[in-house]
Amino acid sequence: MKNEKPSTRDRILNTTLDLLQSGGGGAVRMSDIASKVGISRQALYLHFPNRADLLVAASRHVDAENEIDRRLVPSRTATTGRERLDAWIEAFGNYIPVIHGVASALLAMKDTDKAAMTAWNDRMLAVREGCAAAVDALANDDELTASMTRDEATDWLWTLLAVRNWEQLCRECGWSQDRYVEVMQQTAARTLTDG
Amino acid sequence: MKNEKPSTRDRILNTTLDLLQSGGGGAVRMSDIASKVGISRQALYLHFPNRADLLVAASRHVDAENEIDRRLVPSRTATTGRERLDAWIEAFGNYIPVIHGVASALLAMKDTDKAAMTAWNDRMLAVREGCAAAVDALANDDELTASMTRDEATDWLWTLLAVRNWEQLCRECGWSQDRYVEVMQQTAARTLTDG
DNA sequence: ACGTCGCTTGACATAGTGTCAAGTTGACAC
DNA sequence: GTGTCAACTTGACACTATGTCAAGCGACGT
Repeated sequence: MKNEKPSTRDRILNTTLDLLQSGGGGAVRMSDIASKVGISRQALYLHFPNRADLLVAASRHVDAENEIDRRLVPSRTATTGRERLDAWIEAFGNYIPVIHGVASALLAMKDTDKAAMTAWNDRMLAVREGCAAAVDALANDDELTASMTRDEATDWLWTLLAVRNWEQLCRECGWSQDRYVEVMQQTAARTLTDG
Repeated sequence: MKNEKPSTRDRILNTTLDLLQSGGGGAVRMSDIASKVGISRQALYLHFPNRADLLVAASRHVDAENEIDRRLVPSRTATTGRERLDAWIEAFGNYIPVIHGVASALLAMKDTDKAAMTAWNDRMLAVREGCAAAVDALANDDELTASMTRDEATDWLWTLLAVRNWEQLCRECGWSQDRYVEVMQQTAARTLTDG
């Protein structure tokens, strides 16, 4: 157990995540964060050059605190393509609620802030690679549908698993997390395999 | 042919749509619109009380200019559930590129602007009804999958057809419009029906 | 000549981000 | 104790975008 006092930087990151998680996405201001941490607004700028960088740092902080690698073990050790697909959807699908707050804030800045946009794209490319790996595993088992190329299947799966889709189903429509994963697995299996 | 000089109001709406379509989403400012129309920024406020209302009016203007009703005829006159599902996906799928500019701008404001958010939700509820009608048609033909309720199927189809998904596939991944419609039809058929 | 409609001009309030300069405070070194 | 360094505070300011307010101007109908 690490029981040392957390550094100001860590307190900023954790508070940012808290606020993003509870309050709605883009509406979290620098002054909100500062006052909740208990420091001055300017102190934030001593740690992070601007809002976009703070959000990006916060999003990386989530990964660090949530053992992203451990979550991916079942996906990487799956033996069949179908198992790998299901494991990947389960792993990423269950990770979405954790990153949702930051993701949503970063997504909201995408249109106006160039830095935020490239940061978000970087992170999403990593997800795309996970999708590509799952599709490859299916293809190697000769289970990939004849109606799509590998690239198309990857694009499709990546889109299916978008944060906004999770948001719509689980937040707006009231689906449970388990049901979401279940239906996404089923959708992917039916669309990406024949028979 | 209507050859009368368009009113300032219409010129504002058309210019707004132009700018939203070309320049990326949220980055279109009131002053951009005003200067491209060739009027003062303040004149905009004589026609529309604020930016959100202007965007909403622009989004309704799209519907008016694009004969939304005509597009929906094939969907409404389909005889089987499956035909109706395909027709609906084709009609709405091909409408997305038309509304994409405004949709994207409205979507970007959703987090910060309450008026924009309710306006957007209203419009999306109309889409949801289209999805519900397609799902009902399937269910009435006893073709709806046993693995989902009608509500779930509606939620799912509505989410599948989200503007953001079209954006990702057709803009970021470079899919053609036709391929998009084709794959969405196939995905929907495979997930919403058994067999 | 008069009003009024559609628009212009320019000043101003407000909110949030980001910058700058000067000051405080506490810990640690010598 | 004195010096100094880092972390933080305070307060002022620039900038950008939205939205408001008041005064004025020109064309057009009556």
